[in-house]
Amino acid sequence: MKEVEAKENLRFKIRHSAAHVMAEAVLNLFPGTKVGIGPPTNDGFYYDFDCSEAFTAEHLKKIEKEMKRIIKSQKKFSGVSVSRKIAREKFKDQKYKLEIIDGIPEEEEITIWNHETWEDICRGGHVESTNQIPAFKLLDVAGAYWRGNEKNPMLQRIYGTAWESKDALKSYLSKLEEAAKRDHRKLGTSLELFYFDPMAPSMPFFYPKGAKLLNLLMDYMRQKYQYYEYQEVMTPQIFDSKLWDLSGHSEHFKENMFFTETENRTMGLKPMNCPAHYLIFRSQLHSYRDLPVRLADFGRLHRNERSGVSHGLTRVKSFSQDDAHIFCRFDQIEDEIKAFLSLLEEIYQDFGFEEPLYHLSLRPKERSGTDQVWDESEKIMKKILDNSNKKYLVQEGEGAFYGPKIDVMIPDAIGREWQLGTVQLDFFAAKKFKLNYFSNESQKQEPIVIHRAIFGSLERFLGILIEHYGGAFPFWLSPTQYILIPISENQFSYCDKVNKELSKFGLRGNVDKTSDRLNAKIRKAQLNKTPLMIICGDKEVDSDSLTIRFRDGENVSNIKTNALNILNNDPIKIKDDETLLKLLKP
RNA sequence: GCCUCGGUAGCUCAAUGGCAGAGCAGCUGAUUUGUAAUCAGCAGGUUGUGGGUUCAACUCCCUCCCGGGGCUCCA
Repeated sequence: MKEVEAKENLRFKIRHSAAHVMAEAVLNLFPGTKVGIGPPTNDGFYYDFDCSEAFTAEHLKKIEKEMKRIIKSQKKFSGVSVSRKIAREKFKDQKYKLEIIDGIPEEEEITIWNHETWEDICRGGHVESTNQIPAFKLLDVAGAYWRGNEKNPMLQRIYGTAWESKDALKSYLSKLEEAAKRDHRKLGTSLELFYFDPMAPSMPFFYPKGAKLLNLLMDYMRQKYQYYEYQEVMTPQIFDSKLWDLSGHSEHFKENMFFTETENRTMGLKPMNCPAHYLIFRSQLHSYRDLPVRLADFGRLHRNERSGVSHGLTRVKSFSQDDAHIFCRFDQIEDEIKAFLSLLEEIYQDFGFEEPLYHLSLRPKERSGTDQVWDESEKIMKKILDNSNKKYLVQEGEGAFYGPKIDVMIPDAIGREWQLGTVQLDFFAAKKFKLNYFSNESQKQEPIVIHRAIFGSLERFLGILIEHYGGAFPFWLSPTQYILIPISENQFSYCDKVNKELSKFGLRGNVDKTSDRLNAKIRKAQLNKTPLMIICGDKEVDSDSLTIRFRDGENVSNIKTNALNILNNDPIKIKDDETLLKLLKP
């Protein structure tokens, strides 16, 4: 652990130093540029510049060259502590730096770090000399508001990466390449899963294979719902805007909603399911014996995101969720959250995700509900996480105004973190929507509402899965599980017969009857990452058997068609190709 | 929304002011093949949209649309 920390610390210093060197290089090449901030990041560093010229890829090359010159000249880093007055004097031409100086509390010391030819207000954390920046590369330039506030001027942010060795840099760059290859937007096109059309911007159209995947995800979730006693409901798409006034969406979410007028009424497209579920709950009487009530909904949601934030499937304007709301008594919270977390971990395991990291968000400054309710519920959530030995971080003040929440972070196959599941307590909904149940003394009581999701948005989850699997879905999720490949026309009818039998077993696939040669058919199936290529020539027809090529290139012969029936016994168990091979290899 | 880069055939990409092209995919024909591309022919375009400059615009200028990168990991 210590070693890891030391390494991270060194990387931090290298990156922070590289940011300073980059700032000097930019000022040398573009005199008069105003500088913003330049921190190290998880993978590299950036620095913000206010320069009249727009930086291009050519400029980045020049800046890199200048940085290399500075690095070679072995400038020593050192820091001094200075008075406010001196600091202001030194940076009198740097308006952003002056703002930073003025923002530093009186009692705090101001330190300036320099590497001889350049100085910066800086807390420190640098290597000793510029030549201790062994490997770096500038990656990209992008716009960034000063201090992230869109009322402030837009600066140009140059992103770079820096590492302790050339090899480390190289492996980072190849990781980026690997990620680019797995980009779900690319694979979405080449695997024919979905596309976007300007006629409905940022709203995905799913081709049959993409729709199959979404349906498989829903089928899977419905099975879990059955076991975990959720009840699926279906609710309308548009609601009278009075509902959104009541829910508070009109006040807080209006910019993100679509509205339509009809017969002098304003109707709003739902951006969330919760209010609809409250209406359902409210429409019937509930006894304390009936609780918890768990309402699940795959309804389509629309959110009018600001243009410029959409990204493939991971940020869209039209999507559905594995959304559910649990209405329960206060004393049921603990069991409900426990059950939810166990369901969630069970599900992530089925998709081959590693252990999640939990973020526990506690009471924010502005909140509803009494302190007593917050005390107790936060205690419950902590207890659950502690008792089950889960890895978690506490985020003070990050909870929703209506209750504390747990968000779930998941690392994918190439180590990137995604926020997927969430579970949020809500002490507010019942009051607002007049939800109640009858207690054992026949008194009206307000239920606690628990908002929860595991996939989050199905579209986004699919995007993450595409990248997680690199497009090679496990057998149970593959839209096309097999391709029957007749070697010549002579085996067409045999293939048709086998195809019918396999589809009786519930397997998905088809016969490749093109006039391509075997090689080409295999190549096509491989590029589509089809799990099973079932090859039929005269040999197979004569022995009434099949030869199966797996997508890793492995072959198994003399398989009877009936043997494939076991693939549909418990398909979710077939999480990887190894399991698949073992099942079919005699 | 804002900054910036981009948009050429279904896909991947050429052509930088002077006749819009290639590979793959598609179609037609031939071939019937044993583990990652058979051969030949044909067809495919209002160069995102609308306007402007020019003898001439994919190319230069403006408008809009769509997409990519990003918009505190806080000196």
